Amino acid sequence: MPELAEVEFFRKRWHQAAVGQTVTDVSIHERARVFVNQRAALAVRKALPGRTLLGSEAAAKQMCFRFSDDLWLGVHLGMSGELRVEPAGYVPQKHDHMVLHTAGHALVFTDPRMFGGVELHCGPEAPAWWARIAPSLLSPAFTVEAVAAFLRRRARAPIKAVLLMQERFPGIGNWMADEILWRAAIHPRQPAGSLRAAEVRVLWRECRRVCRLALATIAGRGDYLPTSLNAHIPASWLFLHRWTDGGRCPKTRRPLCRETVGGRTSCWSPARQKLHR
DNA sequence: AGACATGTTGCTCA
DNA sequence: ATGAGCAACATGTC
Repeated sequence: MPELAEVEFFRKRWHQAAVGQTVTDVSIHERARVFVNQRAALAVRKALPGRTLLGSEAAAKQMCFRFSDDLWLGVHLGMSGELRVEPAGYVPQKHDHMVLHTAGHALVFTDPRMFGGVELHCGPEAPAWWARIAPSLLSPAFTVEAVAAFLRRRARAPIKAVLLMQERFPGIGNWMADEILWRAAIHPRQPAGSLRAAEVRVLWRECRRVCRLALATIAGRGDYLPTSLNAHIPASWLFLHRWTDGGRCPKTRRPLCRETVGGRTSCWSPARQKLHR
């Protein structure tokens, strides 16, 4: 599930429940693959109890939770990861790989498909992998020129595949890429290098707009949402129609289509997104 | 039963 | 060297 806005939602959920609180105990699933190795799992279990959660940040699809004594806990949710908050005393279930217990809550990292990852870093500075994350879509460094240069370098790849490249489009995943292309009226198979200057500008603008809208809609609420993160997505977005068989484009009312592009199932509106040249 | 899933990496080939 | 395409990872669901 997690792309940029869902990641921010999950970060907030843990943060709001536990910032300022001290970890009293850590439960780790015996075959938790989310750790690089057994040693990493042991390190978490050994290092976190007694430390206080001081703050947290999300960037792209990564999260970093900062604890006292220069400890940083990095979390990536992979394909199916989620962070939950359960009452104190929660007993970990099958897919709960790591649970941080505090006096008031249990912070649960759950991930059925186990593509997620957790890593611990100790030191005064944020870990190197954190510093290497590309500048946010909403930052001044994400310029239309930078996008244009990147598309030139990936000229022959379908634009859909290029939007999924985290080194330039941090946090964009399959649904966001489809949403952006649909709003920009660009066909997912259009070679990146064949976009006209005006199209590149629209693409850049829609990247930022979808990022902003997704954050406001999915992550922008202070309370804990009920089970479904999607309940608040407007029907005017492609998002709500992309997996529906016989789904129709909210703008043209014409049928949507679904095919694999760049190795991922993509949904677009043929009436609106046409291949050219 | 079989296809497929909102992610990433590492391999092959051009 | 660099870019494009694809299998692999593990498990649940339709």
